[in-house]
Amino acid sequence: MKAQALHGHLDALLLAVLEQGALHGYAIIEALRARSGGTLDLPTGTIYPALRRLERAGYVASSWSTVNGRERRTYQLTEAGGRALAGERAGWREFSATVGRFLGPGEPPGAPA
Amino acid sequence: MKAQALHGHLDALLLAVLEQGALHGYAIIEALRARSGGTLDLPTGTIYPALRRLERAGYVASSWSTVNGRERRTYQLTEAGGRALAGERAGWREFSATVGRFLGPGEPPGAPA
DNA sequence: CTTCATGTGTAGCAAGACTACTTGTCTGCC
DNA sequence: GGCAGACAAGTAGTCTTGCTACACATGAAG
Repeated sequence: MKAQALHGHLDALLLAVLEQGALHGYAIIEALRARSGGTLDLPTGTIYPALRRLERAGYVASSWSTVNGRERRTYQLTEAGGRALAGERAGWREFSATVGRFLGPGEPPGAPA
Repeated sequence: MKAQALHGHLDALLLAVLEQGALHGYAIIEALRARSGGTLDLPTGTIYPALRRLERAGYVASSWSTVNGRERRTYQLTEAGGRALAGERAGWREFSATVGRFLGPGEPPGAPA
């Protein structure tokens, strides 16, 4: 899948992943890949700037910790982030319903109604 | 809904609308608005360039006709466009399934399964 | 010691949709 | 007749956002 299609939904995805617990950037990438069955394999150059956007917006907070001598920046969902996530969920539902109305919600071409 | 979220899916939408019959640009906008229940209200500056993209790609063909002294450019789905639409449908299904896995497919928070 | 996985990060590019504007006809109203 | 507003198409420039490619650092494995 071309991740380009994410456009505008990436933030929601990141918030959703962090909802289940704080993670550091690298782990977020792996979580996305795992939970999507390998479909979402996002490069670091996509994740880190996005995380910073979210932090600037106040939706996540980050804290440094040193693990095995390696600096890790762990991101955590804030309250505002939780509210934003709820909004994003609603937005996604509306969006997918709208587009689904045109492209078919899930019926593959060949499956009878 | 911010149509910005469409990013990358607009083409599929246009093809889907044209699948049901040839239309001119203005009518396409109205069709989108009508079928989406008013959610999709796209400006001409979004539609016309998109239509030209699709025409350059060979997915739609256009022909001029004069109706009531007004020039109308009617767009029609080509065979390649039909194939592209099928691909877009598949892509949309995968995309919405993937994102839905994170944001919830459609169940509003509160509605039991 | 070299290579690879882990881990974070930046700079510059490209795609796609938006805003704002332009042009022109036809219809309806005053 | 003149003016407003719907109809109809289109362009230019901007902005957001994700991508590619790169750089840097440590620990483990060979």
